[in-house]
Amino acid sequence: MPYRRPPSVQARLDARRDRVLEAAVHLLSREGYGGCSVAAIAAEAGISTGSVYQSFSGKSELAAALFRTLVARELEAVAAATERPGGAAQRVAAAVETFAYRALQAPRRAFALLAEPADPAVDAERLLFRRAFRDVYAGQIAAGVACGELPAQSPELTAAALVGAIAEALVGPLADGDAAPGDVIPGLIAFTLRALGGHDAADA
Amino acid sequence: MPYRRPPSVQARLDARRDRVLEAAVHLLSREGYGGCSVAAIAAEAGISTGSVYQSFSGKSELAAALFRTLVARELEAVAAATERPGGAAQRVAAAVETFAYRALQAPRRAFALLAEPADPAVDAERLLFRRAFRDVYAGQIAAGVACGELPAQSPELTAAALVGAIAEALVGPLADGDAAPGDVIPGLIAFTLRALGGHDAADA
DNA sequence: GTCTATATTAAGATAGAC
DNA sequence: GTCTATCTTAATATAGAC
Repeated sequence: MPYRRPPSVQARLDARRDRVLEAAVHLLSREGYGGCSVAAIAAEAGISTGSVYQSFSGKSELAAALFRTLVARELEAVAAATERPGGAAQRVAAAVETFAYRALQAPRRAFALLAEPADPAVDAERLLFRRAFRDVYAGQIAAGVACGELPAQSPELTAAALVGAIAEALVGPLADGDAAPGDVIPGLIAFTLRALGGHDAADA
Repeated sequence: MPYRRPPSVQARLDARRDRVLEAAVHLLSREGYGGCSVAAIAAEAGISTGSVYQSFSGKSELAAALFRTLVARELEAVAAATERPGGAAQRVAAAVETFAYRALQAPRRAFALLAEPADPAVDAERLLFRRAFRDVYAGQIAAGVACGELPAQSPELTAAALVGAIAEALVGPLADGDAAPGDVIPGLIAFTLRALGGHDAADA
């Protein structure tokens, strides 16, 4: 019969795990992954390095969990944006706008998540999450193609290309720090609508 | 008066530097950056680890030089492709086709250069070279906008987005290993033409 | 459970023989 | 100039006290 921690104990452990992650979020937002050593995160959380290992098996797991925590929120926000009323193109455009707007609100953090050199475990997560974003877009694009709103195309290819396009178009402004949503977002949406090929792309 | 090596000696050093880089290219093509430790590169080149430091100040410089050596060729090929006759859209499409075709000819290596987790120095080079590719595309796009072939848009934004789009669309096929140029390239070109917004995009 | 202080380790880098 | 063998180091990860 396997041992299980009493619920109260488990709750404490979970709470500390969350506190460590929250500290890591703050550190990441200020200094990027470059500032996220185990020691620095422990200090930010107000605990010792040893205690970090109560919640995480090691640095790689922590870095990956940090990434997942933050990017899962973005994925959720993007997925929610695709549920607005409108055609496939409008829904994808809403998703792109949501993603870009949120990134530009926290440029240092967004740059860290999107492009900053980091632990290989983080790079692996990046590949996984880019696939997840792709799948969200691909679903909308497939529907648009099926109903004739969009021209024939591979939804997966277009969706993957859009994920890469949005990320790369944001990296420059995010890295510069002079991130002005008003300048970048309309251009990104126009690009997206053209790339999707909806008949009204030229009007946007 | 500064000391200078005799030309014959300098030539020997240059030759060995090239041999080390060539060995690194082979290793990268087989095993990616994961296999490119200093020790492994030295073994592949048939020299000792210590001798590597005659040509390179350290691992980061070697990894970055390796990246630059290979990607500079790709940049050159892409730039050459934009000099073909035709409108801006045709030239950009030719560049995209060139880039994708060459990547799919050496999928393991292309994946390593495009997306594989690697030394931070390599990530820094990735950012620089993506800018360089962007600039090549941006020049063509700006010309297309100026002459009215393409609709109004920010050449830098469209160019950056295309760089990201092409890379991300290739990552999946390259990682899977089942890279069939015939499947991916036409879709990529169609995406590119739509994204540029040329009037004939729908025909392609 | 939490801390301090220490051990590990894995790679990169170097010194000195030849 | 080149090699072997060693050293460094910068973290991470752990052991054991409290």
